[in-house]
Amino acid sequence: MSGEERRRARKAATGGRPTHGPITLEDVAREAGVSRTSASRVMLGQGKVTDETRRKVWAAAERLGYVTNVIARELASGGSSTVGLLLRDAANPAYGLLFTRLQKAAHEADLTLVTLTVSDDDRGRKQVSSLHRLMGMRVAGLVVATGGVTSEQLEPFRRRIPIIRSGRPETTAAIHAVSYDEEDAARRLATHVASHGHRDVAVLVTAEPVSYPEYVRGATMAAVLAEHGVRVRPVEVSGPLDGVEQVISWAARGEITAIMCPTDTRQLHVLRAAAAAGLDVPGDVSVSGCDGVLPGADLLGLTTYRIPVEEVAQRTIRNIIRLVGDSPPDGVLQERVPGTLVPGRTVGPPPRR
Amino acid sequence: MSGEERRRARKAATGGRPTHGPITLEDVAREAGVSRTSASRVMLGQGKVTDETRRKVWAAAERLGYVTNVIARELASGGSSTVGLLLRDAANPAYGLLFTRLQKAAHEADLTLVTLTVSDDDRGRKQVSSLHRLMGMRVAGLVVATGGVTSEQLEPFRRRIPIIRSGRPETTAAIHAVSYDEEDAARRLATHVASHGHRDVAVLVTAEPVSYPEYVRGATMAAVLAEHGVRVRPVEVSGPLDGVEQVISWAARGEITAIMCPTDTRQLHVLRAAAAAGLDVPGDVSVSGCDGVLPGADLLGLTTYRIPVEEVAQRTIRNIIRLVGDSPPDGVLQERVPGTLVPGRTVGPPPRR
DNA sequence: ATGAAAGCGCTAACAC
DNA sequence: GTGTTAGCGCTTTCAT
Repeated sequence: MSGEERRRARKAATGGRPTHGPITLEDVAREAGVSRTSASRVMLGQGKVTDETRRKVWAAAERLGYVTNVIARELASGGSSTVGLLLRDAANPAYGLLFTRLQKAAHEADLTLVTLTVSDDDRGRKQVSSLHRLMGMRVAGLVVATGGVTSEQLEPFRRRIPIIRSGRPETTAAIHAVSYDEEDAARRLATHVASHGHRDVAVLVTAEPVSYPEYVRGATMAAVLAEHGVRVRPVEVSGPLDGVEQVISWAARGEITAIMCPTDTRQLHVLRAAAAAGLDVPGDVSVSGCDGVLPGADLLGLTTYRIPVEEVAQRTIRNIIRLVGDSPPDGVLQERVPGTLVPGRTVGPPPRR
Repeated sequence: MSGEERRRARKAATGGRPTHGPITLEDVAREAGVSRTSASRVMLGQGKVTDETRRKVWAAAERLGYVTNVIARELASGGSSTVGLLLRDAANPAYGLLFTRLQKAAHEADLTLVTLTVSDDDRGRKQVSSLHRLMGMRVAGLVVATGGVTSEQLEPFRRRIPIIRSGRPETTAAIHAVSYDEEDAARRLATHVASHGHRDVAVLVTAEPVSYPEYVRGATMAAVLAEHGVRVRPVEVSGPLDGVEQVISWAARGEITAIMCPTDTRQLHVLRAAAAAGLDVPGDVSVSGCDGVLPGADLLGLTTYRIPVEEVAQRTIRNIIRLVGDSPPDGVLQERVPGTLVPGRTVGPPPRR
């Protein structure tokens, strides 16, 4: 049975109008008494059409509740205008905010973002399957906001469509990236703590494979502290509560006077543990974090560094638009945006002995 | 020029292998020395194929870096297996968390969620365009987690695909919904405040069109307080800072002894203003909020109500899967999940005069 | 087990 | 301006 025959059958079976199955452009065209092409032109809003035709088609579409089949449209026209967004688990407030801002920026630029998320639990397989799915959707470009996808995994697609990494530095120099200036963050925070006179500081350093940005923060903090002549006690951590007990016990014994965390979330854990141990902050021990996106951070008096989420989001969108556009830039874009130090009540001078 | 001819031309021009344009199944089939059909069967992992054929096809696909064109696949097979998610601006921590949990639950159920977000700024038009886009993608089902799309706008699609609203109550009884039990939240919080002996309480009530759930919370709080014989001062608010100044000045003059907010975000604003006005919480005035999803809420001692985000997310996914499945439930699912009261340090007895 | 042929719903040249 | 025709890349009967 040919398509035409089937359509006729459907029509016949329901007394003059197809009911089941989605309404197609063909249905609209017939209802309006014009050809598919004309109907298509009207829906596309391009090409030459009489006002009369336009009106009839719109009316028919409205009457039938027609919705353009994006799938077919994109297949026929060869390629979508939407950009894919590969996102990390948005439970992390920093990623959640980045997600929001990316959407906002895209929206303002009249760009549609299709988001696929990948959980952390399956590093590798699933992440790649999401990547493949997005590629299979033939998106015009790709924004990658997760560390779960490595540069190598992106490599095969790099020359098919523009890819830009957002919110975290790219380790290879071949892929476009807009990221936070983690080193500036670490440097400013470390200098801030050192300038209060602390000489013995514990630093939570996230294991590199767990989170590269966090690793950079921790490692840089330790290095900068050392530059300032501070004795550093690094603690490698993976899980969210790792190392907390350790640094608190050091603080309780007076072996350190400050604790630096790579994220505010970890800072919160440390503050909780400090309170539980009867330690006053910053009377007995100073604490710092990083990210600065938590609502209420000011009320808690958190000492942190506000990452420039909005700026990174805007630049990401601006760049991906240029990249998918007709006059893409030459080299590889590697932008690094600094944020601002947020001094809080959690850092003070070390206790006198 | 026919498709075959074009392909040949492309091939010829590059010395035996097409370079530009995505690799198609046809390319893989040719490389493997089998028919498109066989290659398709292998990629689909269904139907009868020799191990030998399977091996050859996989090898060819790998070699060429083939990625299935989801667009074409879905067009040909008529329908995707993915579910669309229409999301509200995730800047709101409660929505951000819901988003995460929905993704997590979907992921665990091996369901792919395609997310489109809509900003608040354009109520109506854009929201609907996102809805249409998702419908145009011919998703198998739809999860709506934004109030920006009304029931009327969903109506035309209701019988085309299963639609379920998540995280907020549905106003009409025709659409499936899984939501927080806002009334339970308001009732428990109001009772909690009243039980501390407050007799004059200000309640921030969000305007209904701004946020229906917030409106229900506020209105119910006021009603329950009144049941307890409390004198209520309702303040209608829209923007995030609305009413804050007002209630603080009442508190400063001792006209009220407690302030109830419909969200924790508003609670934070009130706490800030109280601090700025030199008011002690809860010494001079008690404050409560709602949502309980803020990291660090415990450290701030926020009095709030934890909405059951995880539970709602899981139920949403479970239900949408049943609905798109072959044995969908009969009636309209309307589930309402209660959370838990979180007593904090921000609510105490009223000051003595 | 494998292949040939007929579309899925739409767009895009190319006539009329 | 409008219609006709030929596909987009894939799945899917239906033969073989």
